[in-house]
Amino acid sequence: MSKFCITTPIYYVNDKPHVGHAYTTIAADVLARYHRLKGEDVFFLTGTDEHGLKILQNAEKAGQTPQAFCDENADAFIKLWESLNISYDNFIRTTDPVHEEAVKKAVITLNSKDLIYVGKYEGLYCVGCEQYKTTKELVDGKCSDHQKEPILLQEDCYFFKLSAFQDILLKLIDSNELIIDPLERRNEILGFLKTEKLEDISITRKKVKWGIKFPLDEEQTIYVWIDAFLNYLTGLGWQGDKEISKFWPADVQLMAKDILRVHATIWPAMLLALDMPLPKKIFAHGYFTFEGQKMSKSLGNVIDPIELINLFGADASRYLIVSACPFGQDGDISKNKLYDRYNSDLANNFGNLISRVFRLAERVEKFDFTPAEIFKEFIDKSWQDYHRAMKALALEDAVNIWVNLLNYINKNIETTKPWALKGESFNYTIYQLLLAIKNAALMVYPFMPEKCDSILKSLGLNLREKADNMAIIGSEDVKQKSSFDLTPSAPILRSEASIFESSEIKKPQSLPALFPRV
RNA sequence: CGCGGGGUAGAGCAGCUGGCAGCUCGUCAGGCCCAUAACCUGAAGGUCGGCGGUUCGAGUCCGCCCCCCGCAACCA
Repeated sequence: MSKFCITTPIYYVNDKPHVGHAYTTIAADVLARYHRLKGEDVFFLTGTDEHGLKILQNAEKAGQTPQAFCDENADAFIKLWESLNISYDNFIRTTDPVHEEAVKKAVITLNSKDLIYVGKYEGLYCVGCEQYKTTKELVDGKCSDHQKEPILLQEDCYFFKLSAFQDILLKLIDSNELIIDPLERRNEILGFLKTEKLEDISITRKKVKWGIKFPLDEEQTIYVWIDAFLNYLTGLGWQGDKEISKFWPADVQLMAKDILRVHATIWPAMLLALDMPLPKKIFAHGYFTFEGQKMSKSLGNVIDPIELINLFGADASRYLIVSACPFGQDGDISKNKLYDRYNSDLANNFGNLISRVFRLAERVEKFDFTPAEIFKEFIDKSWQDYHRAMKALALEDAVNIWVNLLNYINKNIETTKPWALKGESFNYTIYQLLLAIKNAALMVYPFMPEKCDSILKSLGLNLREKADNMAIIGSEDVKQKSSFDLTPSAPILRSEASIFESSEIKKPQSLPALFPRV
């Protein structure tokens, strides 16, 4: 059985989850669910990054121990993922003792390869904040919180020889042994590696007490890089030695574009240093603006995913966020756009389609199995296009293909006018429509699992119980198309059968409006 | 000359390897009556940022220019 491993970054528990976190995670979930439907052995990893000065400071501010602070904030992520039906297989936290031990072992391994050395970290230090500032954080050369110029400060710390990996990284990315997607981001990384010199990075901090103790020097804690990146291995059960999960290397590592560069340099360099395989693909998606403006806390226009769920429900929120723009590019969200899209795609098109067909189906007297004929060609083509889109991570294309299928079905209803038919031809037509709806529901299931589940249930297919590792929608390779037999007792994979011939459905139970207009 | 992305109908966007300019929403006119005032059909509306070039033919390739937006390493 082929496997599929997908990761999101681990999110910094410094703050509440916002729509950006939700975007990455929903996209990962859509892909995980899609691959499960295809019958692959899937592992979907997400989690939280919990060390560092900011956590310590905020915990103090809140009058909590750092661990209690992390527990509370990690819980906010877990809760949000629950309410969005995120089907992760593991939620890794960097304060997990197993993770910490593995990270320490990794440091020792790196040291044994002579890739760590003592040096001086130099930076602009704000005495008021008690921390180093980047030039970007400064306003007119001053700390924005304290209105004071930071002082140049040095401290001893340990470095990782990242510079040693420049040529090999360039070669691996250039040859697509390490795929970076989308193309424009890949170009950016290649340009960077060709023109700039990769510098060694400091991997410890002396002043930061909330972190994993650096095994070579107990005075120091491990800084974010080694700690956070290794979650991708420890989250799969790695304990710091040679043995590694069957799921590694990851097939796709998703992230927002802001952290692509470090994922395309520091992270693969670490893997190379540890003699571990590199991820197959690193994919960076874009940023959202809200009504044309950059989302930021100071502008107060950050979208709270919980608010979104309250407005549209979990399924529709997932759908709306993921289909807001081409995956990989920046996009803009606005309340109006969300309402528009919800009403046109989900209420008027999908929801209404189900209502009208299910109502007609109530009149069916005899419900015999008939193979799909009317829609076969179009549905077949749609699945092919859909698989191609999903493979390319073009989530918005997959959604568009689905919408086109809905349009096609709606048009067909106008021309066949089933409400005017009687007897056999009526029964037959409705059966065909239900079959088409079943395909549509399966197609969009990865995006909207809850609603689709209820649609499929009412058509006699209990997907939930076997949604894991069930070859239900076949492969993008037409020759290997799997069974489409959705009856509860169906065998897992019947590669010979056409997805339509073996398909069978029950007369639907009527449903309340799935997507009421808003 | 730092790197990258973008400028296409009233609004928001698609348009890989060049071949009669598309989608969603909105507007207008019709149809249908199974359905969530929904669905279907048709119409109006664009000199595809500007200038030049390659080509039988260019949003689509090349050059220059203008404007917008990200990134520019310790921000996860």
